[in-house]
Amino acid sequence: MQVSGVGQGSLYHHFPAKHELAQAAIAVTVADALATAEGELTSGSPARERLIQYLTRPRDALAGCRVGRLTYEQYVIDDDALNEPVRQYFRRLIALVQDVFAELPGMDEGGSRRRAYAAVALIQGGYVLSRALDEPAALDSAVSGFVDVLNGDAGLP
Amino acid sequence: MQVSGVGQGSLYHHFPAKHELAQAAIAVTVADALATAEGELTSGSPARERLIQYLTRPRDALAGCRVGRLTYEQYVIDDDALNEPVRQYFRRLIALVQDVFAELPGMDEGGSRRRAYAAVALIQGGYVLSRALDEPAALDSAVSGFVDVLNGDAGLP
DNA sequence: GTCTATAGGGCGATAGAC
DNA sequence: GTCTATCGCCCTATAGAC
Repeated sequence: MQVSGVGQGSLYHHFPAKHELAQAAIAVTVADALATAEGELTSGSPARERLIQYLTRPRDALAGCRVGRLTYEQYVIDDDALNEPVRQYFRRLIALVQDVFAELPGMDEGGSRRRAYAAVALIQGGYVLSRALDEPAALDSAVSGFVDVLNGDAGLP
Repeated sequence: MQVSGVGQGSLYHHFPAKHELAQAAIAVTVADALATAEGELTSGSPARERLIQYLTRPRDALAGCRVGRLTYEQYVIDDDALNEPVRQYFRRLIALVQDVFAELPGMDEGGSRRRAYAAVALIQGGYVLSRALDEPAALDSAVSGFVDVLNGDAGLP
């Protein structure tokens, strides 16, 4: 409404109800986010660089993840039609990340799968930390810590 | 109201407004969560075991983190009195985790700090993934992936 | 396709009896 | 300290003019 400048009543000319508006908004958000991630994760660069690029991409940390935050929205949770695109987004994102990990030498399927879950969770949690601390750099610190251990830079002795 | 069996009107005898009820609820939740984490992270076990125990503690993943989810609640975000305990929770939790990482040999301050952010973010993101996928084991997979790389079990070549 | 006006329901809060 | 009743606001949705 703010961007288009139209009033609240006019919205109902384009969408029959809030539910359909939410569906459209989520579909656009998910498609956009997946396209961005796919671009980074399937570029021609070496697997290692693609992972780092995905993890360290600049993000508006204080805003939170536009998809991940939906998992804490009651309106979305209660509605399968809104829930499903969120599930698909994370399924596909994890699959994309797993495929990159799988390219690394000596990586079995379980290993790449678990690391993909960890990498995607790390980003989501980084958003949460940045918001909780009101500190955009929190996400960056979390990512740096993960990259440190990925680099084998002294994990546990 | 459900647990106590009292009606909505009676609530206002004990709390002047929704704000104070929220404050009390958040204070209890934060204190409880911090006490649990502190118990695990400052026990007598070796640092490595304390970290693993904190990370792998059984969690109700589908319910989400009772503190972390507040970062996506508009009512909390808009209110500094509600926001502050959430910030303190994560500040202290990260400090506790950092202290344990710092015990590991060859770990400088930046390294322990970044790993603490990563570990706490990983748990928060694991909750988000479990909720998004409606799959309690997603959090466990993320934790396992992180522990894999912490163990130096082949990060990046 | 846009607007204004308004209905209907839920929620936060208050009033006052017991 | 609990209850019922009710006010007032916001939000979703509808009606109908232009």
